[in-house]
Amino acid sequence: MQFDADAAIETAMGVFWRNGYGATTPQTLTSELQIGKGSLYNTFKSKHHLFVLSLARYSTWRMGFLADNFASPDPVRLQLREAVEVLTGYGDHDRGCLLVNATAELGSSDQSVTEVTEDLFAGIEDAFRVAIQRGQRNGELDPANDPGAAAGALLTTVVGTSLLLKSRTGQGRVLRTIDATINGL
Amino acid sequence: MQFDADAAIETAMGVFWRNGYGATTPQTLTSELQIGKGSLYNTFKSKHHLFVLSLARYSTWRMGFLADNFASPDPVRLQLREAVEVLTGYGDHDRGCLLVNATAELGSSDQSVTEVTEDLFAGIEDAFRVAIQRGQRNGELDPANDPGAAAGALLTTVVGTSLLLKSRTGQGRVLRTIDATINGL
DNA sequence: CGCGTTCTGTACCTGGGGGTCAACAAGTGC
DNA sequence: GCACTTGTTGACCCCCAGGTACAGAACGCG
Repeated sequence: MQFDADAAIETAMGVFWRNGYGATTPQTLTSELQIGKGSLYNTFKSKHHLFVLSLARYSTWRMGFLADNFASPDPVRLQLREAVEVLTGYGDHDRGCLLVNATAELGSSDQSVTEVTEDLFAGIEDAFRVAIQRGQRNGELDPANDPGAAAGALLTTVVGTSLLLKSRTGQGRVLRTIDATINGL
Repeated sequence: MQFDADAAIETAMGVFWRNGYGATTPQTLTSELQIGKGSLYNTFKSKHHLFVLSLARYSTWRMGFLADNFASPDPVRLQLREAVEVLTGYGDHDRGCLLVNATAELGSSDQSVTEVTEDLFAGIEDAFRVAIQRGQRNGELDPANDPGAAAGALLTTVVGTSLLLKSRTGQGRVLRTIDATINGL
């Protein structure tokens, strides 16, 4: 193996993220990954398989970010706020979240995709829940709220926001929704 | 014009809804719409144009539903609950919302699509806001909440839920999130 | 009923998607 | 340095997506 397969997956992730699955052609991939078609298919079996690998890579990447993020000494609300902003892809806002895009495009028809997405969604929700519980013990958050329900609501908000950012002008309004949700915790 | 173009658009809407844009081929369309390719392209110009027409049709259909729904004598929370359930596509849950799917697939790269989606999203939010305001005047809802912000949050929840339903097992948990959001109003 | 016009159906075309393969280059053991 | 094995490449292939064009059918009109 001469070229760096790991780096290639990472690049592929970016390509799929920008273009989506269907709109990404083998040609795009070979040109962006700087490898020949043969290597592509020898190493990654198929476009679809490379896509799944990219999703998995994205997923672990995001989970790593969450772990770091919630390990910071910041107040919980700030951590949550930061996490949500990053996850929604606020800023480079016409890419959204790769997993959200993948779900919308292939979600209900491709099991190998849903397996990855479900894991990530569950992982995010879990990280939220743990953080919220910690915040409640700290006295930073209102302990009257059910942490599981709150985490679910936050996940839903993240997903919804990530999508609305792709279509909506006036991102400020969308962000206000996030703030309101977090402040209500 | 021999065949019913309007009915054809409606059928096409269903096809795009199920399959997405990219995965819908001219062949699928001719076979489902029961018309020849010539009629297809003579009448609708292109697959893309037909898609936009389908989106528009979906949009007016949904807006019509909302108008009816909020005209009912039911309590506001019930109206909202019903609206959200329908909009998210709960039940036939692996289609989600056509507009959400379209946004995820083409959102940031196709202006004629974003024009339609932004309109619908704004329309939904508006309908929510009006209903919430009415509920507040009625005393059914807590007037301390900002109706605009609440409507935005509800829209975000709808979009997020519509997407999560495509990937997530255990739809019950997702629905709980909706209930919690509405009950908090 | 004949003629034109519109609508329809289908054969056809082009481009590119997704993938394979045989020749070639680049490392590896001796 | 030489055979051998593994990695890489780009030409090649098939098929189908997306669309066009033309021939024929259905309707309108005198």
